Amino acid sequence: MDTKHRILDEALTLFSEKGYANVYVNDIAQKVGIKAPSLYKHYKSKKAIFDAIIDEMNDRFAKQAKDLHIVGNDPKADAHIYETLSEEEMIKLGFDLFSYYLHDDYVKRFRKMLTIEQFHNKELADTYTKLYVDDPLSYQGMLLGQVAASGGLNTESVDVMTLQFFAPIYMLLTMCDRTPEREEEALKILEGHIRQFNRLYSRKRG
Amino acid sequence: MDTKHRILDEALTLFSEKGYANVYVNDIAQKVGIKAPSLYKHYKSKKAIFDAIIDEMNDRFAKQAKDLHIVGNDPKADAHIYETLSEEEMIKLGFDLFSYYLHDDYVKRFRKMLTIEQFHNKELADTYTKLYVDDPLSYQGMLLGQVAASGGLNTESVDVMTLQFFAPIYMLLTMCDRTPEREEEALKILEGHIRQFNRLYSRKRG
DNA sequence: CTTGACGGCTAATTGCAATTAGCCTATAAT
DNA sequence: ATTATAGGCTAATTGCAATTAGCCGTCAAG
Repeated sequence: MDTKHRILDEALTLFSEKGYANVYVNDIAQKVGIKAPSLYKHYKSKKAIFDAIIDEMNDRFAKQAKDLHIVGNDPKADAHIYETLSEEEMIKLGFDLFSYYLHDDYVKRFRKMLTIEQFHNKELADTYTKLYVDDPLSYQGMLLGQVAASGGLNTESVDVMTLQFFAPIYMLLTMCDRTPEREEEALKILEGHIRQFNRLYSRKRG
Repeated sequence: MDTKHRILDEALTLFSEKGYANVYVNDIAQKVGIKAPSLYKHYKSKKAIFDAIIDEMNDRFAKQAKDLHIVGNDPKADAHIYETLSEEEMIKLGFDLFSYYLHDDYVKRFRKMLTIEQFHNKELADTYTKLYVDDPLSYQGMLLGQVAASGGLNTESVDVMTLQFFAPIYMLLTMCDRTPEREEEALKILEGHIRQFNRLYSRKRG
């Protein structure tokens, strides 16, 4: 990785731990292994580093929207998978999704940074909501919608059903971000949630 | 309100909007209508102002744990209310709870501040999790547990049920914090969620 | 009535953090 | 071979933000 990119990487780590304002260009330089003024050979300012991180993230997610939902990127195929899934397989899927969001180094640091900076300006707020609310709901909704259409699910309530599936995952995830020692507990709860969800919305109903 | 308290109040507002590090003692002083050095007649340092806000919050919530769950503070009585509630009444209750969290000036500002500062140190992280995860789940769980015991609810799964009730509310709430213009939409979704929850866990089951 | 503490002000002071200036080396293209 | 550029360094510079010093008026208690 070249210096220019290593700066972004170390800056993202620091921003995600302490927030933009509490990180000094000196800290970033030190992590990269250069002196602070050398940073300016690569970026015009501290702000420019932050902006570059945001831009890079936009690129990543634009290129492979796949990263947003893990399972795949063909909702029809995914829905088919879902439909024929056993409860145990569904739990594994949920765990994988959860683990990806929670442990993927880039995804995690970026989310934490955005959590800290979300009120700084409207653009960041909207980015947060898009990435961690609208996009997941939209994708999962498509998935469940397919299942509803082909299986016997209550078609009228897909949006709500999706929210009820995803919101607990979201809540546990943000909890683990700040209280990582409770991850094991979170996984147990997650398992209970998926089993229960499965039962509640089982194809036998409605 | 005396100056000492007005400082806390204005500081909380600013901290919740821009985060501790981006607020200058000068900003606080200006809002209060005094000069920055005068702040030091009341608080030893900027950090002391922050700490005083946290302390004050602890006092408030210690005094009236009631503020945490709105409905009341006698879970037995509350459970009874819940049990005999019509769906419409239940929606009103959910809306009230949501509105309280979302609009109560103190509650809202404090939550936003904590959101921004949650990764600053472990104590703040734990405070956040306690206030917005554990306490609500614990209270609502007690409530639903009562309902389960007296009504025909699936007793074994109260924790998961509680999570499934509260997580969507939590998620919509944090969304409205950063994207207030979507409040109306959030309320519609909330209504759908409660109706659906009511149906899924209706006393006819289990 | 006078005094001390409370709370405000102006004018430093201090310290740090971002950035700029200007120099140096290596290396890749001409 | 030469040279321009990329990228590193040290040593300022700049500016701002927190805090301190020290002064002053008010007003309640003795």
